[in-house]
Amino acid sequence: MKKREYLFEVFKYNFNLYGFNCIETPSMENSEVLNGKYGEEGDRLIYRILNSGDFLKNINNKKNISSNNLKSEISKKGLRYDLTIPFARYVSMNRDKITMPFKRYQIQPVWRADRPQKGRFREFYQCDVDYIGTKSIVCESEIISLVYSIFKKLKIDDFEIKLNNRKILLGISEELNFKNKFEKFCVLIDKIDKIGVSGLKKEMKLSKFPTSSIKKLISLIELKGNNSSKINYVKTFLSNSKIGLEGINEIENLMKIKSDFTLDFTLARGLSYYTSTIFEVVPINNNIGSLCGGGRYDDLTEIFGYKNISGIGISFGIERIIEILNTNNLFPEKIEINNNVLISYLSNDLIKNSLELANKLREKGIPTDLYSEKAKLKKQLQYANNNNIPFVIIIGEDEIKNGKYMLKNMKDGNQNLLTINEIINKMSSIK
RNA sequence: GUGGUUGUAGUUCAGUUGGUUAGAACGCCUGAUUGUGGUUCAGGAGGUCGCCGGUUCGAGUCCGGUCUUCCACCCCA
Repeated sequence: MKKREYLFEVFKYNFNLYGFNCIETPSMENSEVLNGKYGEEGDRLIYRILNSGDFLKNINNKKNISSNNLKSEISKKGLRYDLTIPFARYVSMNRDKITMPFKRYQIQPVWRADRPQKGRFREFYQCDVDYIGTKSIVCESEIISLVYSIFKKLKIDDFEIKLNNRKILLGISEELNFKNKFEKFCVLIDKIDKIGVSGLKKEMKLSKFPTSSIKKLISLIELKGNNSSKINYVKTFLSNSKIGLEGINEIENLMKIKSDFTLDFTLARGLSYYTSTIFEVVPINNNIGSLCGGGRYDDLTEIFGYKNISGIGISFGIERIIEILNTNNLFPEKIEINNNVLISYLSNDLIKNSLELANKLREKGIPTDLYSEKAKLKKQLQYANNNNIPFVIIIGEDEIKNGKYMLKNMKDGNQNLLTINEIINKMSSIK
């Protein structure tokens, strides 16, 4: 929890730096909003919410209803699957209130009815940043900068930003005569890291791609070299494809202002709504999948009746980033400390005094905890120890009488009698 | 959705071919130390062996069902 909050702080700070504002949308969406947006597999993974009330009342009359129809009959709502579609809905519904181009970030949990496994959860936080209402490649550039800025702050440095353009993929499928298998092609080429070239060959044969095209595709996949040499290669490769050249042109324009990314023509991304630039951030020495990913989508709002609105967004996978930070020991120690000082009192008569003292310290901005029941000093000190509280103030009869309190440093064990003001000064100087 | 895996103390796990009273480590509690923690030492509490049923003189152990955990695939952050 502490760790997640630390991440949120880093994210929010950087989002604000780049001029994004926060919005939130409800956990639940109507089924029509969710269904059909994430591909066939995606539909299966949407959590459905049963209608409230006696939702089976009218079902009895429909004896021949198919299980599929029954499903949509008794469940009209679902839990959100990602943050982008609800955002598109939000933009369409509030188009009178927002000014284009519109920028926002959103940090909320999403749910997927998947079998959990390593790095995959049924509920996880997504952290999305989107631009909407502009086709400018400034967005692409800004988002890449934002990623660097966040990962630098988190001290993660072994990662790579992979970038591609869906139009190039579309051009390839056009050129190699399997445009009708485009979706399948995206899925297959995207997992080439996992299955390798031979696996890809096998799967493509299995899915009946034209044999001649497989060979040509391999040459493209095994392409090495820097970004501009890669660009030159595909430029000739796709010289007959209008859409392909368009994609290349977009990347070239981007490279004029931003170049710290790796072109990777095997990057495809699963979600079907992307139409142009796509990118993913992958850790170099860890195989838990991508840490964040996103891309440009034209007309995502069209399904909600708002046309010709292009948007681009990126989504950070919080849980996976936590894993990376954990395995590399990159969380700062400071986040483990809850309170700077614990007030420990020795008899119930001293509760009132202790509470007063606690509030005085809190007024000065010093995080203060108070042991919530009378207990032996030993126990209270142990509590401070286990909770990483660096200072303890001990209050007994003598202290109250003299107006001086025992301040104990838990690290070196030193302690001395100080007045309230002296304690405040000391604590403030440490912070 | 497909294939596998797991379940025993608060936690992580042992538990032999079915056999008397189910163990360890850590954590927790008490004391050594009436108002001084981390270390040490002595003692103590904690379990319907996931749940239901079956085989057996006898089941944590074998069988069936069910739920759960984790992993891989599909897919994805």
